[in-house]
Amino acid sequence: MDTAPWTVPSVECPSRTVLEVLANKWVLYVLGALQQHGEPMRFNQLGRTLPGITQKMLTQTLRTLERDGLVARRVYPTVPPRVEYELTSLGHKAGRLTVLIGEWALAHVDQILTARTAFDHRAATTPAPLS
Amino acid sequence: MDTAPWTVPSVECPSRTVLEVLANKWVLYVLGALQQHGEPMRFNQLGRTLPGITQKMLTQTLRTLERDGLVARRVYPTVPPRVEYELTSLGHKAGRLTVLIGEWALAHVDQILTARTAFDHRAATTPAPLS
DNA sequence: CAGGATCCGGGGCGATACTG
DNA sequence: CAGTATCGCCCCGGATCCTG
Repeated sequence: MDTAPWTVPSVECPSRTVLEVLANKWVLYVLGALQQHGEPMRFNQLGRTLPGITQKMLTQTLRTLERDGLVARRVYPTVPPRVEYELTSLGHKAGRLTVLIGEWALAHVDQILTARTAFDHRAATTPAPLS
Repeated sequence: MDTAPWTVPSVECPSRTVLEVLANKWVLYVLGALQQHGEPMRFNQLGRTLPGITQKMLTQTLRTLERDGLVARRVYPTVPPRVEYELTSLGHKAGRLTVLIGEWALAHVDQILTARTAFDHRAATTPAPLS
């Protein structure tokens, strides 16, 4: 916690682009799904696991994850084609973080939803500034 | 890790909107800055800490964080106005996660940048399909 | 089955100007 | 100092159609 100095890097610092990899909902979902499933997953299997994702976004997300070395893509030259995706060791470290995020979200859904409605109610009933 | 079942929720599930709060780079940066700084921060102080952020995005980010109950906004009716932002206990839990993300990013920048250039090089030198 | 290509609308986000 | 308001671009991401 205080062992590692965590300063927000300057705009040009490449570590930004790395951190911002995880600032993406589909990345979080894909990593979480792979992490939780434990073993390699196929393309459509992954798609079925992630309600609401389009195959464009799935492809795009998997590509960037592969490019960044978080996911390994394995192709079996069979017919029909079989492609499997699995987390690399680097991806597992990230995957564990996404699982933590998911758990945090699940643990506090109610609290946050309550906070939202309370905030919105407050905003909707603020006394007019001055009439 | 395996204690909490982490399944990707359906599209309508509100827990999605909660998880996706953290799928935002400025949210990660703001939470990280507040978490690391340890004590309440003022608006422009926060802005100076986050290179590249515009006050629009800073305001917007702080609003959503306040709305979700992750950040408490404290106004001192002085002139000039003084407004401080601090993490709630809920925000601290999220803040710790963002610090973990930041540490993960910093720890693997080199590895990821290397993976990227390697991937791009490979993509640029793929043998022509068939001439 | 695992994708590539394309069209397209909405909104994220930056820049600028103004205010209490 | 701590914002609000507005304009405008870009690009994210959804929908659809096509291929090896």
